[in-house]
Amino acid sequence: MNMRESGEMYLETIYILSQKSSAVRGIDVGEYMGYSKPSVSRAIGILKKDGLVETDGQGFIKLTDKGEQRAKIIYERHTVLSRLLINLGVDEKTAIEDACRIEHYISEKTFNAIKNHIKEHS
Amino acid sequence: MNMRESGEMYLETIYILSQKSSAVRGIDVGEYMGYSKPSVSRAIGILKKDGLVETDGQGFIKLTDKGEQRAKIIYERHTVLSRLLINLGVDEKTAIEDACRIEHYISEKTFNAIKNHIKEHS
DNA sequence: CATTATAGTTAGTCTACGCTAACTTGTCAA
DNA sequence: TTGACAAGTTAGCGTAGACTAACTATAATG
Repeated sequence: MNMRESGEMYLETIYILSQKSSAVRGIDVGEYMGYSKPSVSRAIGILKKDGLVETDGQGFIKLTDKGEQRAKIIYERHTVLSRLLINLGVDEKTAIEDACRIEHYISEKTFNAIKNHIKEHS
Repeated sequence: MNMRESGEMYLETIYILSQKSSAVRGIDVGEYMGYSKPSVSRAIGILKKDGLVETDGQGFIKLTDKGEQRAKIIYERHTVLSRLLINLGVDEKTAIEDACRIEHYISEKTFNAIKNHIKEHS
């Protein structure tokens, strides 16, 4: 997939919304992210092309296995990073915001190091 | 300034090269960053317009006070983040690479929390 | 002195990713 | 059954930031 943070954010959002409501529509994604319908439409199209999501005829969006795998990885990064920052004394709101931006840019190695650190320190 | 990571990376590069050689040219910046001459030319133009760098008639690039201030902040983020990651057990090469990407996305609060952590743990 | 190499700039292209305006389509209520 | 709203799509725009090709200007060398 050639979309970077953008595509990952859409994927993560779909994953989060799927946890709550099983029937996720484009409009829900757009509302959650604060983006317009056409932006969502285009992004979903790309995710589809990349085999990360599927839509049934009724417009409901589902992650494929591949997409869910990807989304889980991103989401785990998000939670682990947030926890790291909170451990370091950052307030929760800021920690989550920063984690949201950083999560797309850390390597596997760094992620694992952080995960180990969290395990030892909480 | 409306350039984001991009502009910050150029600024940081100019700062780093200025430490070593006092006479920094566009071509040096391009080589260091792996970018083409026109990309550098354009970026320097924007930094100039924003009052962050100046060029003497001979094409040498100097940071203005404002630019140096900005560059120092970014560079400090870079070093502090690298050290954090190294403290967490990440190898140096990876730590530096990741720091380079993350440095543009952390908030003041997170940065300070990390700085405190470093102080206590090294 | 003419040639070549080096550095910078200009013009124009491409991709990612937002946006609005306007069209389509399906459902639901008067 | 028609009219309106809700959701999705299409067309087209704007900005950021990379690129190549080609020009200019200056310095170095045969």
